[in-house]
Amino acid sequence: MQSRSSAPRTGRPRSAEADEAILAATRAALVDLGWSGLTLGDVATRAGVAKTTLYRRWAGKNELVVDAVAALFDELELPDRGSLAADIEIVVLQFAAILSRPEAKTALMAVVAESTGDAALRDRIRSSIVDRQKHLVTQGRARAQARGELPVENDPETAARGTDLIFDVIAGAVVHRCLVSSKPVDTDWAGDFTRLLLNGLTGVSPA
Amino acid sequence: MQSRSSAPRTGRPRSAEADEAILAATRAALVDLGWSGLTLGDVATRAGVAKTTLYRRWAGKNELVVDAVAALFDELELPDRGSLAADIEIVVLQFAAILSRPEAKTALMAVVAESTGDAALRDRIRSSIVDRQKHLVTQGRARAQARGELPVENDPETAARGTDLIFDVIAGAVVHRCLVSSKPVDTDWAGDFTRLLLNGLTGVSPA
Amino acid sequence: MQSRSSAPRTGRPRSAEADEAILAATRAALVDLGWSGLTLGDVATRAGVAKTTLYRRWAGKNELVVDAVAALFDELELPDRGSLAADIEIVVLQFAAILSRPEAKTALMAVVAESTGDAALRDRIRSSIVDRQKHLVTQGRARAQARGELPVENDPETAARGTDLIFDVIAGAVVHRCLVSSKPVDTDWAGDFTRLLLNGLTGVSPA
Amino acid sequence: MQSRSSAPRTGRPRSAEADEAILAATRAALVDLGWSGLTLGDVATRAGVAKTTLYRRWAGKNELVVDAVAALFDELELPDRGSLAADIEIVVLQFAAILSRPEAKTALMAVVAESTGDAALRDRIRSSIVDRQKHLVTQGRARAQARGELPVENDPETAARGTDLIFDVIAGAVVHRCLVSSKPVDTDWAGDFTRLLLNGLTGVSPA
DNA sequence: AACTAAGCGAGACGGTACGTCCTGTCTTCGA
DNA sequence: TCGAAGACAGGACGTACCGTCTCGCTTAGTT
Repeated sequence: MQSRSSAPRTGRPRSAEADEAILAATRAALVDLGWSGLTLGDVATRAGVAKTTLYRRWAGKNELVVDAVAALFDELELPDRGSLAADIEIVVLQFAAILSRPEAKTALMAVVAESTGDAALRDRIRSSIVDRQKHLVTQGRARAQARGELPVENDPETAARGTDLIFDVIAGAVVHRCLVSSKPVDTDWAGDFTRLLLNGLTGVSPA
Repeated sequence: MQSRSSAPRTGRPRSAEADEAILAATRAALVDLGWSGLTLGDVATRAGVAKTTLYRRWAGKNELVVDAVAALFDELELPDRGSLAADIEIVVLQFAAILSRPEAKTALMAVVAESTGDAALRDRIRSSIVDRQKHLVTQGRARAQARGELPVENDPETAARGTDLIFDVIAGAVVHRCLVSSKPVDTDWAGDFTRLLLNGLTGVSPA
Repeated sequence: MQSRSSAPRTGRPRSAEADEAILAATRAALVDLGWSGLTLGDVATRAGVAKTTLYRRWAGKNELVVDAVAALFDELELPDRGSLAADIEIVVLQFAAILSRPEAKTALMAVVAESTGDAALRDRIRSSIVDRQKHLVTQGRARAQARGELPVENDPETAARGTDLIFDVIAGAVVHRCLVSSKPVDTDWAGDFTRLLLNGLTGVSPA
Repeated sequence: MQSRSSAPRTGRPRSAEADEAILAATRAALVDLGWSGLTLGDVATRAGVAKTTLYRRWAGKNELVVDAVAALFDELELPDRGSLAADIEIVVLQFAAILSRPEAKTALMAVVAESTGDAALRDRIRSSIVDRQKHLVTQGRARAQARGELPVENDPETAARGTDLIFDVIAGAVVHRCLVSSKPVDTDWAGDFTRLLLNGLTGVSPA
């Protein structure tokens, strides 16, 4: 998470409980207060921890919230439903379920907004959250190719472009539906979207 | 923008210059300082205006920034390029051009994040920004139907669902590409995306 | 009060009612809010008058309050009780009665405090409030001399010194008793004080 | 000054330097700006201290100024000059010397004015400033009785009434001369006043 | 068992921004 | 020309957090 291996050999070791208590308190505070209402002093109080302890581990609000929210996305997985359409639909619904939680909703866009002027934060978001989901696309695509639903792509660079595009379309559409249009991502919408994407992918493949 | 017609007949009228100066100052401050660094006191100073004048017109940072950024989106338009593919591509590139401005980049996600816990702000964003772009989709779709590129949809409710879906896909994908993946929306990417979307639309239409 | 004789020949004449309404509102506000809580905006509202009207007549809070309070002191008078002792006692009690009013209590010391750095205000206080009381001393002294209770003072400069001293002692002691010691000026205290002063005056006269 | 003994065992202790720096800055600001021009923000800046530090120790302008000015009165003392007349004269001159300082002049009346509507402030003034001077009267009186200049007073309640009266007369007269009449307390005036008071005291004693 | 080094809670610290209030001036309309 | 209404620039208010610091105490691993 932060310091990993570099030598802190002597002295009292950091409390492992504190870490988890702080992250849990952060999520709770996000639910209660939203991003802009969240204060580190309040998080520390909720966690039963001194502010010093918190600052010893995280540089600030942004970093703390990224870590607190990242865990939510670990529950995403891609069970094999037997067809590309079913796979797309299930991942869309799972993703939307996470986004419907208030702590994710308020925090995710906010840290992305902060990251527009902060490259280090952008990297942290990418490594902690975004990249951990991207393998779902890779995996789903590989399965579809194995089933013969999608043509095999031999050029790795072209394959990467395709993966990125699909990821932007899925994640972007779901986020926009949830947070901007603020309409529900139910099975109707997921079905419409899946049909659109599937047609797009099985038509002429990207050049 | 705010008070519209209701009767403030007496007293000194509000300065129209001040309004524009404040919005311009807000955009400038966003460029210099980003969302989280932006201060209403600083905006007031830049605009050559007292803080009270600012608070008399806007309830807070969120509302002010929505109005300041909304103007940027008014330059979006849809010239008729003769084909649906060309129309999609041009609107994607225009939208990305706006999002690449630092004032839009930092502000847009931030106010959306704030809006997750504030219905009034959500409405303000929708009416000031989102809905003003949605007509581009409607218009492009009508042209494509006139050209015979897309089937005519008779049920108005189904048509609305389709418009919403297309809008979420386009806007979501472009925003995600720009702000989360933070990769450029160049003609290559726009081409790939357009191909994907076009295939999706001209295949089986949404139920 | 302010403009006196200089020619306001043309245009709408100033409302005479407004003047008295403002002074009354000022006194009422002093009772409710005290000196530091009093604001000119509030006075204007209470008087049913625009702030402009108020500023057209008085330069600020200090000047307004001096005028508002000065009227209270006009009720002081010196009925002839037949002896110097009785005369002193009655004036002490009258003065204390005025000082026990909340509007006088809070305002008087405050404007004196302000006047320490403002010569114009000091003059205004002297001419509006202080000098109007000083004749009571002169008058009482003259009566006492006529009765033979006090020796006649021939040198006018020495007489003035004596008057000033007596005035400072009476006014100072009463004010200090009321506002600093915050104990009542009842007939007991007035009697003690009168005895002390009378002994002081009828002993060896000031050099 | 404020918290005295109650147990704040943990946490960083309050800076003792800050206390003195703030009081000194307050006195300096009073000299430069006067009571009404004095700003807590300005005091904090002058003291090199944050506004919060100031508000942590004092509730507001009034309390701060009382403490800042109280120290000035600690220099009052009563050297034995061998006669009651000399003792009165010296204390009058000392008191006037303090009142002639701009920081005392502007502040003293102002806090008394504020205290008319604030019992807590009145107590603070009494305990911090007034009562610390009253022992001068007691002491001077005792010496005069020892010398045989004044009759011994056996009833302690009558003695207290006398002390209060003398104190109100001395303090009141000097303050009134300085601040209201705004004439100098020189040896001439001090002589006249001492003669008056001495005659008053050595004549018939208060009932 | 004593020493040492870091972690810990508490809370004060110098700062910055907040959103409100009041000041004294101005601009409009109607009397 | 005055008056009411109210917007204006300016500036202080007292509060809330920020991120740092200084305390005294606790908790290891090392001598």
